[in-house]
Amino acid sequence: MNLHHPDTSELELPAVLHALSDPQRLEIVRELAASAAPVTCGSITLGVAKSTMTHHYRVLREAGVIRQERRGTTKLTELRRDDLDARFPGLLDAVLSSSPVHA
Amino acid sequence: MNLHHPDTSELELPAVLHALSDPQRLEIVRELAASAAPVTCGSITLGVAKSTMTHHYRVLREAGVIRQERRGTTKLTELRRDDLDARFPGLLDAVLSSSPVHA
DNA sequence: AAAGAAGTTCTACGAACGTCGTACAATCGG
DNA sequence: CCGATTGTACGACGTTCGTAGAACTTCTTT
Repeated sequence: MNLHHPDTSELELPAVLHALSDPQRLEIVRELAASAAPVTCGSITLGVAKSTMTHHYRVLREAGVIRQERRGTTKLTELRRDDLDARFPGLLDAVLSSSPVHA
Repeated sequence: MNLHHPDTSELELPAVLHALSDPQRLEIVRELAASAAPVTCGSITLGVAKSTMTHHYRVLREAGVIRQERRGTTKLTELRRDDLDARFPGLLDAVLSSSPVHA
């Protein structure tokens, strides 16, 4: 099964905002942003089931927020920073600079 | 019935992003941003029913994106620019500067 | 008072969402 | 080859969402 990634020009703002509007996915994005290098799916542990994680990764990928690539049994995930910045300048920075777990 | 508006410190990023993740609501926000002065609900016409508009206004208000005030039979609506900028710097600008109806 | 205008509330309905468990596929290490 | 690891596919569940119509409230205007 090939992983579909939308082209930069195809990124839609409502879809991106929706992808980022879930606390779990927001946390995933924050962790991806924190580590410069691509990261395996399993290395981010929220309190949810594996299949739920798969679901969240797919939402993020189909919205164009992350890029994923199979690498053996694992899968490397990274933020599409440049693409997002090109298409929606300032958006990702604004989201990431907000207090992670706020008062 | 009193309209509840969350305090600036209570604004939550997921809620704001979710409020902005609907195309109709995004359009409302864009129109509010375009006109400096507060605007009556009915002056923004999308292709949806009145009750649907009421619903969208409520979602935006409860997320803290807009402020509403009764004024006779009409209701004035305005963007909470300052509050949003204070809580999530750059977010609203990034959202508004994206192509309104993209290719 | 009567009529109209502007929104709200209530209810309903189909669609989408977040979550999970189970079963499965693919790959790596011995 | 066998087992362990890593992640996916599928189906199910309860919840939330976006939408609408109809009845209602509130205020203005005549």
